[in-house]
Amino acid sequence: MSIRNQIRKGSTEMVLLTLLQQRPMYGYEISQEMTRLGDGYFEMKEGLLYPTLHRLQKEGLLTSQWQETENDRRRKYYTITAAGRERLKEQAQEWQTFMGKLQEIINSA
Amino acid sequence: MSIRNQIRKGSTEMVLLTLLQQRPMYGYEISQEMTRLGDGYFEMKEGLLYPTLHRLQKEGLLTSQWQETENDRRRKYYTITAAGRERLKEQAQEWQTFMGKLQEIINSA
DNA sequence: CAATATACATTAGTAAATTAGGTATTAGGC
DNA sequence: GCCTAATACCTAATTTACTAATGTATATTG
Repeated sequence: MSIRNQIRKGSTEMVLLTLLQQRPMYGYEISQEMTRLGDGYFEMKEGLLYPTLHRLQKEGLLTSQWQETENDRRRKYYTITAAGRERLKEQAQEWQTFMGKLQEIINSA
Repeated sequence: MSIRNQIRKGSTEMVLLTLLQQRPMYGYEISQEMTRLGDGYFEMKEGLLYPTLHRLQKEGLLTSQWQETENDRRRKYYTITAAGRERLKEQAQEWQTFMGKLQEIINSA
């Protein structure tokens, strides 16, 4: 596995929740947004994205609503819940601390 | 899995190489040092530590030497190689970029 | 009308990590 | 002297997260 892929591991949940905190989005949109935002650092394959969305919904951190567009495309929009926001707060806090520690270690070298 | 454990994933290789860049160390020592350094953020179970050390050695990033202590304990010291330092440079660079991107995303929320 | 993009999803396989053991010696408390 | 904890190495079985490879269906563009 590439260094970049290895590094990205474990960040999926937080990045997903952060995006959905800004506004409800549908899967395909999220996938595009992830790629755009992080210059490829957060690119998420569909085989990971959809199962993760389903898991987060099952955990009560997201809800979903089907919507039809004017041109007959069906989209499943995901909305973050109160529990989701709570989880995001935790995640962001933990990431902050972790990154601080890692920075210390990198600098010490 | 706890948030902390999830976050830590993928950082093992870089943290290991960073420690060994400072000085040669043996497995048990590394394990202690990891726990001490990161307030638990970098705690590495033995089932991960030893296989990883062996893998890195196989990849030519580390070498190892057995040593006997005065009180008859055998220790296997690991030393980083030139290739290991190269890899570490890459890893640290990638982590820096990744953390920058992640910080942007967190701040944007 | 063919190729590409949009939009959902699943399955099979891989890699990294945890859990749970195992061996052997030394140090410290009772 | 004996028991527990610490030191020091290690492996095997399982779980989890991820990638790679597909599959279905419709819309858009050249």
